Amino acid sequence: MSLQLYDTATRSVRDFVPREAGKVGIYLCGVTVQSPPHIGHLRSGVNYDVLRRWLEYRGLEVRFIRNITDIDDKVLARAVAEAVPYWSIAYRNERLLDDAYDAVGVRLPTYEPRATGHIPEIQALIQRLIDRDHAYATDTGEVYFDVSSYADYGALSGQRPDEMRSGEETAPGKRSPLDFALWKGVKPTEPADAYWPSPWGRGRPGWHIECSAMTWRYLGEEFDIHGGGLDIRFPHHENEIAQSRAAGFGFARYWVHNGPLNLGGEKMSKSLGNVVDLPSLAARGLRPAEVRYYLSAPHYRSVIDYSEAALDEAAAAYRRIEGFVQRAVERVGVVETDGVVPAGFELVMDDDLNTPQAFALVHETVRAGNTALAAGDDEAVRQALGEVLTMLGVLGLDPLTDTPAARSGLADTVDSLVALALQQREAARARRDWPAADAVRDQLKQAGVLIEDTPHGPRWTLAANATDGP
RNA sequence: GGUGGGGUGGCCGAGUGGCUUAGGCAAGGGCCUGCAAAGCCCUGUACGCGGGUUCGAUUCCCGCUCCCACCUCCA
Repeated sequence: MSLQLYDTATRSVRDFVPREAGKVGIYLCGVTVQSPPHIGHLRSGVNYDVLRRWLEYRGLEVRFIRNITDIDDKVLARAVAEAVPYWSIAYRNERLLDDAYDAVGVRLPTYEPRATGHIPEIQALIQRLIDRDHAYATDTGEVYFDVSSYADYGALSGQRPDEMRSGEETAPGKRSPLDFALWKGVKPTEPADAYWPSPWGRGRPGWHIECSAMTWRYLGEEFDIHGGGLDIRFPHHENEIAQSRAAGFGFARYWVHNGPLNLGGEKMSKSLGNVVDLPSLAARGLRPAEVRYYLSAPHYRSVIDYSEAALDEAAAAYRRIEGFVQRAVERVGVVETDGVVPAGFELVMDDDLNTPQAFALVHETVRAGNTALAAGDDEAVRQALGEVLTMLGVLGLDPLTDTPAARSGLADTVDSLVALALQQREAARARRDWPAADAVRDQLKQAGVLIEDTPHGPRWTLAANATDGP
Protein backbone atom coordinates (compact mmCIF):
# COMPACT_ATOMS: atom_id res chain seq x y z
CA MET A 1 0.00 0.00 0.00
CA SER A 2 1.17 3.47 -0.73
CA LEU A 3 0.25 6.82 0.68
CA GLN A 4 -3.29 7.95 0.25
CA LEU A 5 -4.25 11.55 0.83
CA TYR A 6 -7.58 13.27 1.10
CA ASP A 7 -7.74 15.74 -1.75
CA THR A 8 -10.04 18.67 -1.05
CA ALA A 9 -10.46 19.43 -4.73
CA THR A 10 -12.02 16.06 -5.49
CA ARG A 11 -13.39 15.50 -1.97
CA SER A 12 -11.97 12.03 -1.97
CA VAL A 13 -9.06 10.02 -0.74
CA ARG A 14 -6.63 9.50 -3.60
CA ASP A 15 -3.47 7.49 -4.09
CA PHE A 16 -0.63 9.90 -3.94
CA VAL A 17 1.41 9.70 -7.12
CA PRO A 18 4.16 12.27 -7.48
CA ARG A 19 4.33 13.91 -10.86
CA GLU A 20 8.01 13.09 -11.01
CA ALA A 21 9.02 9.74 -9.56
CA GLY A 22 10.85 10.06 -6.28
CA LYS A 23 10.28 13.77 -5.88
CA VAL A 24 7.59 15.87 -4.26
CA GLY A 25 6.95 19.58 -4.42
CA ILE A 26 4.83 21.00 -1.60
CA TYR A 27 3.66 24.53 -1.18
CA LEU A 28 2.20 25.47 2.17
CA CYS A 29 0.46 28.76 2.64
CA GLY A 30 2.32 30.09 5.59
CA VAL A 31 1.27 33.01 7.62
CA THR A 32 0.52 36.64 7.08
CA VAL A 33 2.84 38.06 9.68
CA GLN A 34 0.61 40.77 11.02
CA SER A 35 0.86 39.62 14.65
CA PRO A 36 2.60 37.03 16.81
CA PRO A 37 1.75 33.40 16.07
CA HIS A 38 -0.78 31.41 18.06
CA ILE A 39 -1.15 27.65 18.38
CA GLY A 40 -3.56 27.52 15.46
CA HIS A 41 -0.66 28.47 13.22
CA LEU A 42 1.45 25.91 15.00
CA ARG A 43 -1.09 23.24 14.27
CA SER A 44 -0.78 23.92 10.58
CA GLY A 45 3.00 23.88 10.85
CA VAL A 46 3.01 20.61 12.76
CA ASN A 47 0.50 18.90 10.47
CA TYR A 48 2.51 19.59 7.34
CA ASP A 49 5.75 18.81 9.12
CA VAL A 50 4.34 15.35 9.75
CA LEU A 51 3.30 15.05 6.11
CA ARG A 52 6.74 16.07 4.98
CA ARG A 53 8.51 13.69 7.34
CA TRP A 54 6.29 10.86 6.21
CA LEU A 55 6.98 11.56 2.54
CA GLU A 56 10.67 11.58 3.31
CA TYR A 57 10.34 8.36 5.27
CA ARG A 58 8.76 6.91 2.15
CA GLY A 59 11.93 7.77 0.31
CA LEU A 60 10.76 10.84 -1.54
CA GLU A 61 12.89 13.89 -2.04
CA VAL A 62 10.72 16.71 -0.76
CA ARG A 63 10.96 20.30 -1.87
CA PHE A 64 8.97 22.07 0.77
CA ILE A 65 8.12 25.72 0.25
CA ARG A 66 6.37 27.65 2.97
CA ASN A 67 5.81 31.29 2.30
CA ILE A 68 5.66 34.38 4.42
CA THR A 69 3.19 37.01 3.35
CA ASP A 70 4.86 40.08 4.69
CA ILE A 71 2.72 42.78 3.17
CA ASP A 72 -1.03 43.16 3.27
CA ASP A 73 -3.71 45.51 4.57
CA LYS A 74 -3.31 44.46 8.18
CA VAL A 75 0.43 44.62 8.30
CA LEU A 76 0.26 48.12 6.88
CA ALA A 77 -2.49 49.14 9.28
CA ARG A 78 -0.40 47.89 12.18
CA ALA A 79 2.59 49.83 10.95
CA VAL A 80 0.57 53.01 10.83
CA ALA A 81 -0.84 52.36 14.29
CA GLU A 82 2.60 51.78 15.77
CA ALA A 83 4.29 54.42 13.64
CA VAL A 84 7.05 52.06 12.56
CA PRO A 85 8.05 50.69 9.16
CA TYR A 86 5.72 47.93 7.98
CA TRP A 87 8.63 45.63 7.27
CA SER A 88 9.79 45.81 10.87
CA ILE A 89 6.38 44.52 11.96
CA ALA A 90 6.51 41.71 9.46
CA TYR A 91 10.06 40.76 10.31
CA ARG A 92 9.45 40.80 14.04
CA ASN A 93 6.49 38.45 13.70
CA GLU A 94 8.29 36.28 11.21
CA ARG A 95 11.06 35.71 13.74
CA LEU A 96 8.54 34.85 16.43
CA LEU A 97 6.86 32.42 14.09
CA ASP A 98 10.09 30.70 13.15
CA ASP A 99 11.09 30.46 16.81
CA ALA A 100 7.74 28.90 17.68
CA TYR A 101 7.98 26.45 14.79
CA ASP A 102 11.48 25.54 15.89
CA ALA A 103 10.36 25.00 19.47
CA VAL A 104 7.68 22.48 18.49
CA GLY A 105 10.01 20.68 16.13
CA VAL A 106 8.73 21.97 12.81
CA ARG A 107 11.74 21.74 10.55
CA LEU A 108 12.79 24.61 8.36
CA PRO A 109 11.28 24.42 4.90
CA THR A 110 13.49 23.97 1.89
CA TYR A 111 12.89 27.64 1.35
CA GLU A 112 10.74 30.28 2.95
CA PRO A 113 10.07 32.99 0.37
CA ARG A 114 8.56 36.35 1.23
CA ALA A 115 5.98 38.10 -0.88
CA THR A 116 7.96 41.33 -1.07
CA GLY A 117 10.96 39.46 -2.42
CA HIS A 118 9.00 38.46 -5.51
CA ILE A 119 7.60 41.65 -6.94
CA PRO A 120 9.07 40.95 -10.40
CA GLU A 121 7.49 37.49 -10.53
CA ILE A 122 4.20 38.92 -9.29
CA GLN A 123 4.20 41.62 -11.92
CA ALA A 124 5.11 39.16 -14.64
CA LEU A 125 2.22 36.96 -13.63
CA ILE A 126 -0.19 39.87 -13.55
CA GLN A 127 0.92 40.97 -17.00
CA ARG A 128 0.46 37.44 -18.24
CA LEU A 129 -3.10 37.46 -16.92
CA ILE A 130 -3.84 40.81 -18.53
CA ASP A 131 -2.42 39.55 -21.83
CA ARG A 132 -4.68 36.55 -21.64
CA ASP A 133 -7.73 38.69 -20.91
CA HIS A 134 -8.18 37.35 -17.41
CA ALA A 135 -7.34 40.62 -15.69
CA TYR A 136 -7.84 44.31 -16.24
CA ALA A 137 -6.35 47.54 -14.95
CA THR A 138 -8.45 50.45 -13.79
CA ASP A 139 -7.88 54.20 -14.03
CA THR A 140 -7.09 54.20 -10.33
CA GLY A 141 -4.03 52.01 -10.74
CA GLU A 142 -5.58 48.75 -9.62
CA VAL A 143 -5.51 45.47 -11.46
CA TYR A 144 -8.34 43.02 -10.89
CA PHE A 145 -8.77 39.40 -11.79
CA ASP A 146 -11.84 38.94 -13.93
CA VAL A 147 -13.67 36.10 -12.20
CA SER A 148 -16.19 35.77 -15.00
CA SER A 149 -13.34 34.87 -17.33
CA TYR A 150 -12.53 31.73 -15.43
CA ALA A 151 -15.28 29.15 -15.80
CA ASP A 152 -14.22 26.85 -12.99
CA TYR A 153 -14.24 29.55 -10.36
CA GLY A 154 -15.58 28.11 -7.10
CA ALA A 155 -14.79 24.49 -7.91
CA LEU A 156 -12.39 23.97 -5.01
CA SER A 157 -14.68 25.33 -2.33
CA GLY A 158 -17.97 24.28 -3.86
CA GLN A 159 -19.08 27.86 -4.20
CA ARG A 160 -21.18 29.11 -7.08
CA PRO A 161 -20.47 32.68 -8.07
CA ASP A 162 -24.19 33.40 -8.48
CA GLU A 163 -25.00 31.99 -5.05
CA MET A 164 -22.35 33.87 -3.17
CA ARG A 165 -23.07 36.64 -0.78
CA SER A 166 -21.80 39.93 -2.03
CA GLY A 167 -19.10 40.32 0.56
CA GLU A 168 -16.41 41.75 -1.65
CA GLU A 169 -16.37 45.46 -1.60
CA THR A 170 -17.05 47.41 -4.69
CA ALA A 171 -14.61 49.94 -6.01
CA PRO A 172 -14.41 52.35 -8.92
CA GLY A 173 -13.64 50.51 -12.13
CA LYS A 174 -14.25 47.11 -10.63
CA ARG A 175 -16.50 45.14 -12.95
CA SER A 176 -17.86 42.59 -10.47
CA PRO A 177 -17.93 42.38 -6.70
CA LEU A 178 -16.30 38.96 -7.04
CA ASP A 179 -13.29 40.28 -8.87
CA PHE A 180 -10.28 40.48 -6.62
CA ALA A 181 -7.24 42.70 -6.64
CA LEU A 182 -4.01 41.47 -8.12
CA TRP A 183 -2.34 44.83 -7.77
CA LYS A 184 -3.37 47.62 -5.42
CA GLY A 185 -2.70 51.26 -6.16
CA VAL A 186 -1.25 53.81 -3.80
CA LYS A 187 -3.45 54.82 -0.89
CA PRO A 188 -2.74 57.99 1.05
CA THR A 189 -3.53 56.24 4.32
CA GLU A 190 -0.80 53.65 3.87
CA PRO A 191 2.96 53.93 4.41
CA ALA A 192 4.73 55.46 1.44
CA ASP A 193 7.43 52.78 1.44
CA ALA A 194 4.89 50.01 0.82
CA TYR A 195 4.88 50.53 -2.95
CA TRP A 196 6.77 49.50 -6.03
CA PRO A 197 6.69 50.91 -9.54
CA SER A 198 4.71 48.92 -12.05
CA PRO A 199 3.22 49.23 -15.55
CA TRP A 200 -0.05 50.14 -13.82
CA GLY A 201 1.37 52.76 -11.54
CA ARG A 202 2.95 52.61 -8.12
CA GLY A 203 1.35 49.95 -6.02
CA ARG A 204 1.67 46.73 -4.14
CA PRO A 205 0.49 43.15 -4.62
CA GLY A 206 -2.97 42.11 -3.50
CA TRP A 207 -3.42 39.04 -1.35
CA HIS A 208 -3.43 35.70 -3.30
CA ILE A 209 -1.19 36.66 -6.20
CA GLU A 210 2.03 36.27 -4.21
CA CYS A 211 1.36 32.58 -3.66
CA SER A 212 0.73 31.92 -7.33
CA ALA A 213 3.93 33.77 -8.15
CA MET A 214 6.02 31.94 -5.59
CA THR A 215 4.76 28.47 -6.48
CA TRP A 216 5.65 29.30 -10.06
CA ARG A 217 9.11 30.48 -9.06
CA TYR A 218 10.04 27.59 -6.77
CA LEU A 219 7.91 24.66 -7.86
CA GLY A 220 7.16 25.39 -11.47
CA GLU A 221 3.93 25.59 -13.41
CA GLU A 222 2.62 22.39 -11.93
CA PHE A 223 3.47 20.74 -8.63
CA ASP A 224 2.27 18.04 -6.31
CA ILE A 225 0.70 19.29 -3.11
CA HIS A 226 -0.73 22.57 -1.99
CA GLY A 227 -1.55 22.87 1.70
CA GLY A 228 -3.08 25.31 4.07
CA GLY A 229 -5.80 25.82 6.63
CA LEU A 230 -9.35 24.96 5.75
CA ASP A 231 -10.29 28.51 6.57
CA ILE A 232 -8.36 29.90 3.62
CA ARG A 233 -9.77 27.48 1.10
CA PHE A 234 -11.99 30.34 0.07
CA PRO A 235 -11.23 32.85 -1.14
CA HIS A 236 -7.48 32.50 -0.97
CA HIS A 237 -6.94 29.10 -2.51
CA GLU A 238 -9.83 29.50 -4.88
CA ASN A 239 -8.25 32.68 -6.15
CA GLU A 240 -4.85 31.09 -6.41
CA ILE A 241 -6.27 28.37 -8.61
CA ALA A 242 -8.07 30.89 -10.77
CA GLN A 243 -4.94 32.98 -11.26
CA SER A 244 -2.58 30.12 -11.92
CA ARG A 245 -4.87 28.12 -14.14
CA ALA A 246 -5.90 31.21 -16.06
CA ALA A 247 -2.21 31.88 -16.55
CA GLY A 248 -1.98 28.48 -18.21
CA PHE A 249 -0.37 26.58 -15.37
CA GLY A 250 -1.37 23.12 -14.22
CA PHE A 251 -0.86 24.22 -10.63
CA ALA A 252 -1.46 21.92 -7.65
CA ARG A 253 -2.35 18.27 -8.20
CA TYR A 254 -3.47 17.62 -4.64
CA TRP A 255 -5.07 19.98 -2.15
CA VAL A 256 -4.54 19.23 1.49
CA HIS A 257 -6.32 21.26 4.16
CA ASN A 258 -5.90 21.02 7.88
CA GLY A 259 -8.80 21.54 10.24
CA PRO A 260 -9.18 24.57 12.43
CA LEU A 261 -8.24 24.96 16.04
CA ASN A 262 -11.16 26.45 17.88
CA LEU A 263 -11.36 28.08 21.25
CA GLY A 264 -14.62 28.26 23.11
CA GLY A 265 -16.52 27.00 20.07
CA GLU A 266 -15.04 29.58 17.77
CA LYS A 267 -12.06 29.49 15.52
CA MET A 268 -8.96 30.81 17.19
CA SER A 269 -7.98 33.78 15.11
CA LYS A 270 -6.19 37.03 15.15
CA SER A 271 -9.29 38.92 14.22
CA LEU A 272 -11.38 37.45 17.01
CA GLY A 273 -8.61 37.94 19.50
CA ASN A 274 -9.18 34.59 21.21
CA VAL A 275 -5.64 33.37 20.87
CA VAL A 276 -3.42 31.10 22.92
CA ASP A 277 0.27 31.16 22.15
CA LEU A 278 3.33 29.19 23.08
CA PRO A 279 4.63 31.60 25.73
CA SER A 280 1.34 31.47 27.62
CA LEU A 281 1.44 27.69 27.56
CA ALA A 282 5.04 27.66 28.72
CA ALA A 283 3.94 29.82 31.63
CA ARG A 284 1.54 27.04 32.54
CA GLY A 285 4.41 24.58 32.61
CA LEU A 286 3.75 22.94 29.25
CA ARG A 287 6.71 22.00 27.15
CA PRO A 288 6.78 22.46 23.38
CA ALA A 289 6.99 18.72 22.83
CA GLU A 290 3.80 18.27 24.80
CA VAL A 291 2.14 20.94 22.70
CA ARG A 292 3.31 19.18 19.56
CA TYR A 293 1.81 15.94 20.82
CA TYR A 294 -1.45 17.72 21.52
CA LEU A 295 -1.53 19.23 18.04
CA SER A 296 -0.55 16.10 16.14
CA ALA A 297 -2.46 13.42 18.06
CA PRO A 298 -5.89 14.19 16.55
CA HIS A 299 -6.32 13.68 12.83
CA TYR A 300 -5.11 16.67 10.82
CA ARG A 301 -8.50 17.26 9.22
CA SER A 302 -10.49 17.21 12.44
CA VAL A 303 -11.45 20.23 14.46
CA ILE A 304 -9.50 20.70 17.66
CA ASP A 305 -11.53 22.53 20.24
CA TYR A 306 -8.81 23.86 22.46
CA SER A 307 -9.15 23.29 26.17
CA GLU A 308 -6.65 23.31 28.99
CA ALA A 309 -7.98 19.97 30.20
CA ALA A 310 -7.43 18.31 26.82
CA LEU A 311 -3.98 19.81 26.58
CA ASP A 312 -3.08 18.56 30.06
CA GLU A 313 -4.31 15.09 29.13
CA ALA A 314 -2.16 15.12 26.03
CA ALA A 315 0.81 16.21 28.08
CA ALA A 316 0.20 13.32 30.49
CA ALA A 317 -0.01 10.91 27.59
CA TYR A 318 3.25 12.18 26.17
CA ARG A 319 4.96 11.94 29.54
CA ARG A 320 3.95 8.32 29.75
CA ILE A 321 5.81 7.67 26.50
CA GLU A 322 8.71 9.76 27.68
CA GLY A 323 8.83 7.94 31.00
CA PHE A 324 9.23 4.63 29.26
CA VAL A 325 11.94 5.93 26.97
CA GLN A 326 13.91 7.35 29.89
CA ARG A 327 13.65 4.20 31.98
CA ALA A 328 14.47 2.03 29.01
CA VAL A 329 17.55 4.06 28.14
CA GLU A 330 18.71 3.92 31.73
CA ARG A 331 18.34 0.16 31.54
CA VAL A 332 19.70 -0.78 28.12
CA GLY A 333 21.25 2.41 26.78
CA VAL A 334 20.37 4.18 23.57
CA VAL A 335 19.66 1.64 20.90
CA GLU A 336 20.69 1.85 17.29
CA THR A 337 17.71 1.38 15.00
CA ASP A 338 17.44 0.64 11.32
CA GLY A 339 15.00 3.53 11.02
CA VAL A 340 12.19 1.31 9.86
CA VAL A 341 8.87 1.66 11.66
CA PRO A 342 6.59 -1.33 12.31
CA ALA A 343 4.42 -2.38 9.38
CA GLY A 344 1.23 -1.46 11.20
CA PHE A 345 2.53 2.05 11.67
CA GLU A 346 3.26 2.39 7.98
CA LEU A 347 -0.22 1.19 7.21
CA VAL A 348 -2.01 3.79 9.29
CA MET A 349 0.27 6.63 8.26
CA ASP A 350 -0.26 5.75 4.62
CA ASP A 351 -3.96 6.00 5.29
CA ASP A 352 -4.21 9.78 5.00
CA LEU A 353 -1.79 10.26 7.90
CA ASN A 354 -3.85 8.62 10.61
CA THR A 355 -1.78 9.93 13.49
CA PRO A 356 -4.34 8.93 16.16
CA GLN A 357 -3.84 5.32 15.17
CA ALA A 358 -0.12 5.89 14.87
CA PHE A 359 0.07 7.16 18.42
CA ALA A 360 -2.10 4.28 19.57
CA LEU A 361 0.59 1.95 18.21
CA VAL A 362 3.25 3.94 20.01
CA HIS A 363 1.34 3.53 23.25
CA GLU A 364 0.84 -0.17 22.72
CA THR A 365 4.55 -0.55 22.16
CA VAL A 366 5.23 1.48 25.28
CA ARG A 367 3.06 -0.85 27.30
CA ALA A 368 4.90 -3.87 25.90
CA GLY A 369 8.15 -2.13 26.74
CA ASN A 370 7.06 -1.41 30.28
CA THR A 371 6.11 -5.03 30.72
CA ALA A 372 9.52 -6.08 29.44
CA LEU A 373 11.14 -3.61 31.78
CA ALA A 374 9.28 -5.10 34.73
CA ALA A 375 10.18 -8.62 33.64
CA GLY A 376 13.84 -7.71 33.17
CA ASP A 377 13.67 -8.79 29.54
CA ASP A 378 16.32 -6.46 28.17
CA GLU A 379 16.10 -7.75 24.63
CA ALA A 380 12.38 -6.97 24.53
CA VAL A 381 13.09 -3.58 26.09
CA ARG A 382 15.59 -2.82 23.33
CA GLN A 383 13.09 -3.89 20.73
CA ALA A 384 10.32 -1.72 22.14
CA LEU A 385 12.62 1.24 22.71
CA GLY A 386 13.88 1.11 19.15
CA GLU A 387 10.39 0.96 17.73
CA VAL A 388 9.11 3.76 19.93
CA LEU A 389 12.02 6.05 19.08
CA THR A 390 11.68 5.36 15.38
CA MET A 391 7.95 5.97 15.33
CA LEU A 392 8.28 9.13 17.38
CA GLY A 393 11.07 10.32 15.13
CA VAL A 394 8.84 10.14 12.09
CA LEU A 395 6.24 12.09 14.05
CA GLY A 396 8.81 14.71 14.92
CA LEU A 397 9.22 13.91 18.60
CA ASP A 398 12.47 13.04 20.34
CA PRO A 399 12.17 12.28 24.05
CA LEU A 400 15.92 11.76 24.35
CA THR A 401 16.92 15.35 23.75
CA ASP A 402 13.82 17.07 24.99
CA THR A 403 13.61 15.98 28.60
CA PRO A 404 13.01 18.52 31.35
CA ALA A 405 16.38 17.72 32.89
CA ALA A 406 18.23 18.00 29.61
CA ARG A 407 16.53 21.30 28.79
CA SER A 408 17.58 22.81 32.08
CA GLY A 409 21.18 22.08 31.17
CA LEU A 410 21.82 21.16 34.78
CA ALA A 411 21.13 17.46 34.64
CA ASP A 412 24.63 16.51 35.82
CA THR A 413 24.60 19.07 38.62
CA VAL A 414 21.23 17.94 39.88
CA ASP A 415 22.31 14.35 39.55
CA SER A 416 25.27 14.91 41.90
CA LEU A 417 23.17 16.73 44.46
CA VAL A 418 20.38 14.22 44.34
CA ALA A 419 22.87 11.39 44.65
CA LEU A 420 24.09 12.95 47.88
CA ALA A 421 20.57 13.14 49.30
CA LEU A 422 19.81 9.63 48.15
CA GLN A 423 22.85 8.28 50.01
CA GLN A 424 21.33 9.59 53.22
CA ARG A 425 17.95 8.17 52.32
CA GLU A 426 19.40 4.76 51.52
CA ALA A 427 21.23 4.80 54.84
CA ALA A 428 18.00 5.60 56.64
CA ARG A 429 16.20 2.86 54.74
CA ALA A 430 18.93 0.38 55.60
CA ARG A 431 18.29 0.94 59.28
CA ARG A 432 14.53 0.91 58.58
CA ASP A 433 14.18 4.52 59.70
CA TRP A 434 11.21 5.18 57.42
CA PRO A 435 10.38 8.69 58.74
CA ALA A 436 13.90 9.87 57.98
CA ALA A 437 13.90 8.22 54.57
CA ASP A 438 10.55 9.71 53.67
CA ALA A 439 11.67 13.13 54.86
CA VAL A 440 14.46 13.12 52.29
CA ARG A 441 12.05 12.10 49.57
CA ASP A 442 9.56 14.77 50.61
CA GLN A 443 12.21 17.46 50.65
CA LEU A 444 13.38 16.52 47.19
CA LYS A 445 9.81 16.58 46.02
CA GLN A 446 9.48 20.08 47.40
CA ALA A 447 12.43 20.98 45.24
CA GLY A 448 10.75 19.46 42.20
CA VAL A 449 12.72 16.22 42.17
CA LEU A 450 10.66 13.03 42.20
CA ILE A 451 12.18 9.85 43.57
CA GLU A 452 11.15 6.38 42.47
CA ASP A 453 12.52 3.12 43.77
CA THR A 454 13.22 0.46 41.19
CA PRO A 455 14.65 -3.04 41.38
CA HIS A 456 17.92 -1.45 40.29
CA GLY A 457 17.93 1.28 42.90
CA PRO A 458 16.34 4.69 43.19
CA ARG A 459 16.00 7.03 40.19
CA TRP A 460 15.00 10.64 39.96
CA THR A 461 13.08 12.79 37.53
CA LEU A 462 12.11 16.41 37.50
CA ALA A 463 8.49 17.12 38.29
CA ALA A 464 6.46 18.01 35.22
CA ASN A 465 5.96 21.58 36.29
CA ALA A 466 9.29 22.02 37.97
CA THR A 467 9.93 25.23 36.09
CA ASP A 468 6.65 26.59 37.30
CA GLY A 469 7.77 27.25 40.83
CA PRO A 470 5.70 26.53 43.91
C1' G B 1 -29.77 31.88 2.04
C1' G B 2 -25.48 28.74 -0.29
C1' U B 3 -21.25 25.08 0.47
C1' G B 4 -18.67 21.63 3.42
C1' G B 5 -17.53 18.95 8.04
C1' G B 6 -19.29 16.92 12.47
C1' G B 7 -22.29 15.05 17.03
C1' U B 8 -18.67 8.08 19.90
C1' G B 9 -18.37 5.61 27.02
C1' G B 10 -16.78 10.86 32.93
C1' C B 11 -13.15 13.63 29.35
C1' C B 12 -9.91 13.69 24.79
C1' G B 13 -10.02 10.93 20.42
C1' A B 14 -9.76 6.79 16.21
C1' G B 15 -12.66 3.36 13.69
C1' U B 16 -15.88 -0.32 11.74
C1' G B 17 -22.04 -3.63 8.53
C1' G B 18 -21.41 -8.63 12.74
C1' C B 19 -15.66 -11.20 14.30
C1' U B 20 -10.91 -9.11 18.83
C1' U B 21 -16.46 -3.24 19.35
C1' A B 22 -8.39 1.61 19.06
C1' G B 23 -5.31 4.55 22.14
C1' G B 24 -4.76 8.16 26.01
C1' C B 25 -6.61 10.81 30.45
C1' A B 26 -9.60 10.31 34.75
C1' A B 27 -12.18 6.57 38.28
C1' G B 28 -12.61 1.86 41.08
C1' G B 29 -10.31 -2.97 42.34
C1' G B 30 -5.84 -5.97 42.37
C1' C B 31 -0.33 -7.03 41.94
C1' C B 32 4.35 -4.87 43.12
C1' U B 33 6.52 -1.44 47.26
C1' G B 34 8.59 -0.52 54.20
C1' C B 35 5.15 3.39 52.45
C1' A B 36 5.02 5.78 47.97
C1' A B 37 5.91 6.71 42.85
C1' A B 38 6.25 4.42 38.33
C1' G B 39 4.65 0.10 36.03
C1' C B 40 1.50 -4.19 35.06
C1' C B 41 -3.46 -6.72 35.28
C1' C B 42 -8.82 -6.27 35.74
C1' U B 43 -13.55 -3.34 35.61
C1' G B 44 -17.15 0.27 33.31
C1' U B 45 -20.09 -1.73 27.69
C1' A B 46 -20.38 4.33 24.07
C1' C B 47 -21.80 5.64 19.34
C1' G B 48 -27.49 13.00 18.81
C1' C B 49 -33.09 11.75 17.72
C1' G B 50 -36.79 9.18 14.53
C1' G B 51 -37.59 6.08 10.50
C1' G B 52 -35.76 2.71 6.49
C1' U B 53 -32.54 -1.14 4.05
C1' U B 54 -30.45 -5.76 6.15
C1' C B 55 -30.43 -12.06 9.14
C1' G B 56 -27.84 -8.02 11.74
C1' A B 57 -26.31 -0.70 11.86
C1' U B 58 -22.77 3.15 15.85
C1' U B 59 -21.11 2.07 10.71
C1' C B 60 -25.40 2.40 4.53
C1' C B 61 -30.10 5.49 3.04
C1' C B 62 -33.99 9.30 4.35
C1' G B 63 -35.88 12.95 7.68
C1' C B 64 -35.08 15.86 12.08
C1' U B 65 -32.06 18.31 15.54
C1' C B 66 -27.76 20.58 17.49
C1' C B 67 -22.66 22.28 16.70
C1' C B 68 -18.57 24.12 13.72
C1' A B 69 -16.17 26.18 9.46
C1' C B 70 -16.40 28.88 4.83
C1' C B 71 -19.30 32.33 1.62
C1' U B 72 -15.49 39.32 4.38
C1' C B 73 -9.05 39.71 6.66
C1' C B 74 -7.61 34.91 9.14
C1' A B 75 -3.21 28.30 9.35
